[in-house]
Amino acid sequence: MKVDLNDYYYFVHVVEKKGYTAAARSLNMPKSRLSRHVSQLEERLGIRLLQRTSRSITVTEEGKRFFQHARKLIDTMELAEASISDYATTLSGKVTFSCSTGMAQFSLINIISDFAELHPNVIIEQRISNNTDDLISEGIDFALRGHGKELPNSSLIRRPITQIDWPFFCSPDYLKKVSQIEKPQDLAQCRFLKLGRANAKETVSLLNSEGLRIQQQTNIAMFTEDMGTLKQSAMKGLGVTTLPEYVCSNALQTGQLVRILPDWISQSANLSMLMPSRLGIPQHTRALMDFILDRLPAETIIKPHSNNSSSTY
Amino acid sequence: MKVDLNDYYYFVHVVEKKGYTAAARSLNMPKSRLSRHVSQLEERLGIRLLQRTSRSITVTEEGKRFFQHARKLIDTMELAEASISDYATTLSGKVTFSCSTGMAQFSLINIISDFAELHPNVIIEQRISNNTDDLISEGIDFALRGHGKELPNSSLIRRPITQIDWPFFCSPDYLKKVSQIEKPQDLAQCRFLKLGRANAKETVSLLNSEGLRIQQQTNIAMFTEDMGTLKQSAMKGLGVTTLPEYVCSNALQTGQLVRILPDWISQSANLSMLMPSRLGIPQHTRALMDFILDRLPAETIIKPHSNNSSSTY
DNA sequence: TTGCTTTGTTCTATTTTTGGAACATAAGGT
DNA sequence: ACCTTATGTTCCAAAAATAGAACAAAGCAA
Repeated sequence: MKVDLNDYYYFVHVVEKKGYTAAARSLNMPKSRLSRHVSQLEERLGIRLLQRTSRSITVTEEGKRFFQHARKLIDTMELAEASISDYATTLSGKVTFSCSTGMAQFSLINIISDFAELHPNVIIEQRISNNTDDLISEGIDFALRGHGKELPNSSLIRRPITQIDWPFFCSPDYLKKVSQIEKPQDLAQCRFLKLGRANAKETVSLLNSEGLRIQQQTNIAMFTEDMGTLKQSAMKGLGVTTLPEYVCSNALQTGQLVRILPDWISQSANLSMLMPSRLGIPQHTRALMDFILDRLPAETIIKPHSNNSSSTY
Repeated sequence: MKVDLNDYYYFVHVVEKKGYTAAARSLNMPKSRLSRHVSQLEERLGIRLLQRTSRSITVTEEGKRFFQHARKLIDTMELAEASISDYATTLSGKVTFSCSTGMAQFSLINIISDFAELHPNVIIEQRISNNTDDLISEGIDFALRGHGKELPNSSLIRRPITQIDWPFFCSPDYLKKVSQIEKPQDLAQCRFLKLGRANAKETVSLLNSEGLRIQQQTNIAMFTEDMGTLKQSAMKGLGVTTLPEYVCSNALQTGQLVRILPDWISQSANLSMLMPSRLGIPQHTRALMDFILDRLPAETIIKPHSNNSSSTY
């Protein structure tokens, strides 16, 4: 059968909008076309990308793998189109933003470098910080922050981006060593690798799909503020950890990490863009903000743990 | 107008095959379709991608810029398709190859990392060397080499990949400083930055589109075996240099370097893949070789100096 | 359970795209 | 200068894709 590159476009939109109807609306086209194209793509590849009920869709494992490539393809297209329009070269100025080390390492790399390629006259200053209070000082134009429920500092405008689950991971070797981890109680016999600074209580928090939250006793073997170190340590079989899914997705695929306790996550964080004001933002700053808002959901959309219900947005 | 991603596919093929007829043959489709799709793409983007005579095509400057993105898009597609077929995960083993520092830095990076992503069980050993005689020793499976006319060591099988021109470059600042560089004789008053080791004669070789070769006296200010250093030095305005076009294409776009003496190049090198034998090559080694052969021409195809006529292949 | 709403799929008249041949133009050989 | 050959473009009957409505299935509320 013949390859049709437009199928990639349709598939990406259906996944990102989480359904044919929503995708059709946003693309301004009949959903029958989307349906036919995705079916055709599946038939050509010989695999199922979406699992359909007559009421909703879920992305299969193969579908998630394919989506990551397909989204990259769409990114490339958008870069190509933008590089043609003179819009690209006209923007100039300096923009400063702040994000966590984890975001910088695992989800912003390609986004920022693509933007820099597209707008060679815009100078980007990226500050790495986990503090939530230094935003407006220091001349930061906007910040990206993950946070549990609500942010304390409400003088800032908050624009929600996406929700990110933190599943539990360990290496296949470690899983073999501790025989089995099936219930939260099994964590008691594990070494736990925890993000953040050392604190008194040696417990880990768990949340299941019904919204039930429990605390489980464990032995914390390591504290670090760097997600990369945590991931690396888990891959070496030093113990169990919990991290944003997008940080570990590549290690999951290569089999260096496995997800344990699939019904549980440690938290579901909200990722937001914070800014001092919605008004008076220079064009080049807004361009970077829009670029990030457009791209970031795709980098974090791979969420095997479908979370409980509707947040406010 | 509506975006059609297949237009990218068609455009890339027309550029790479250097014509509608050849592209149509290789894609097994009527050339009328290619013609119509490329026209449609141009109309939608509002720019001319190809300059046509009724006998041949040349890629415009905008076309070259667009091509680089478009080719990346096709690469992504091929990765996506390959990641689905189980072919990807079945290959395993170790493959060792050799290339120059310049190739590694400027044209192989993405190709090798893409291959590694696609075949996680294949271990790649990349040796950096500019010597041409250490190939079969040391357990090297194949090598990539640029060379002037013919290679001396004929015990190796040679597979030509592409031809690479070496234009002359300097920074805009430096060009302003030395007033004007219009004829080869103007190089006499320039500082020249030369690749390779120091040798006695301070001359530079030039070749024009009619095949005329001349030697020009100059002042050599620097010798280095590293292309990156040479490029960096030229960008800082230390003088004039000559390098493969693909090494400098990004600096040309950002305006950090400009091409001088547009009718002249210093040489036109042949890039070849060398191997001890064509038989008995393991599957995973052949896979990497094919992958490189498929991708490399696109990385080096951007040749503003259209060279004289037909080589043997 | 029943009725209502929302979702994905299927159907078909209409619109769009396509293939293959005819065409126009320019390079290369004699 | 002439003829041959090869290239990109245009034309139109035939094939394919599409829009919009009808359809079937499943969640939701009473």
